[in-house]
Amino acid sequence: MPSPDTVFDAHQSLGYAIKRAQQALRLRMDRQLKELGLTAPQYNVLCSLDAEPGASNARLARRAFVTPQTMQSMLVKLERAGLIERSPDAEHGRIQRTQLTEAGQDTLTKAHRCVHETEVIARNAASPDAAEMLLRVAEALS
Amino acid sequence: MPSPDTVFDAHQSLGYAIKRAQQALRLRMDRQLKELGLTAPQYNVLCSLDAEPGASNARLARRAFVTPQTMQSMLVKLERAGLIERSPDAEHGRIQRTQLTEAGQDTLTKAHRCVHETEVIARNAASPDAAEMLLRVAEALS
DNA sequence: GTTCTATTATCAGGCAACTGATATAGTATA
DNA sequence: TATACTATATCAGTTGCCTGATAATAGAAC
Repeated sequence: MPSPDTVFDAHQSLGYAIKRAQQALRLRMDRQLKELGLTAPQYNVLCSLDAEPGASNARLARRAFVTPQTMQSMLVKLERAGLIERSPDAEHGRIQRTQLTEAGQDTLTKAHRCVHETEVIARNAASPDAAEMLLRVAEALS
Repeated sequence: MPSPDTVFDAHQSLGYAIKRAQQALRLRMDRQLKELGLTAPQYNVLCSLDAEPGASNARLARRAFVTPQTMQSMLVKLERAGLIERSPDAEHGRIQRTQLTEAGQDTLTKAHRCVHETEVIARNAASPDAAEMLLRVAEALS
């Protein structure tokens, strides 16, 4: 990643700081997850499926605060990679139930270890109430 | 934007909080800038050009912490929209100097007013040292 | 003077987010 | 019962980010 030649004046805003932190976090997670063939958003989906097996596309989208279309395209990719499997609900004709495969479960376990390291680095640099404060900011902006 | 049906356990991490705050910030900025035909990243580019007229593609990319390719595609769009203009440097054959047009200057002034409102909302919900702390986190993760 | 390196610009392809549109299944209501 | 509404899934197109690759320019080293 390139680094700026000088400090930018208008970059004093809180909005800029939030963006920078998220960008750095995302890049580091992607680098670490790359060897598993996973991206940061894909890791999040696997986490959700681990916590709630059989969740539908719509349910997963709500959880991740993204649109159903966005989640749909991620699920297609994860299915092609063999990490999840989808099957129509027995009662509800339209719903597609989604589950981790064994390979998915495996990959998730390995990914947890990668991600934990990044979380620790971030926590050590942050104030103790940082997470709580940021969720408050997110709520205020919603 | 959808909202989750329940609270997610694994969502206690700092990484998740950073992502949520950035996502909410980005969505609000996009909504406000939409009437000007601008996105949040495009607004950032215009800000940089205002602070440093005649900057090159590579220079702008370093400033925004993105790759030259990413900046390139944004500049092409802004040029098509008539907000910036590019011309080859007189001495250095390869460099394309970029400047705000009058329309770009105009749009930027209007955008500043939109964005300020969002910044105030975020600051009111955040702790006083939030921006400084987040830049520290970004640095630690880089 | 040629080669090597650094910088710059750009093309092509991929992922993840969005909006808009379409189709279907289930539920509520006039 | 017919109609409308809600929820779900999925297609297509756009943006912003990435990596990889290509090409041109400027300056340094031999």
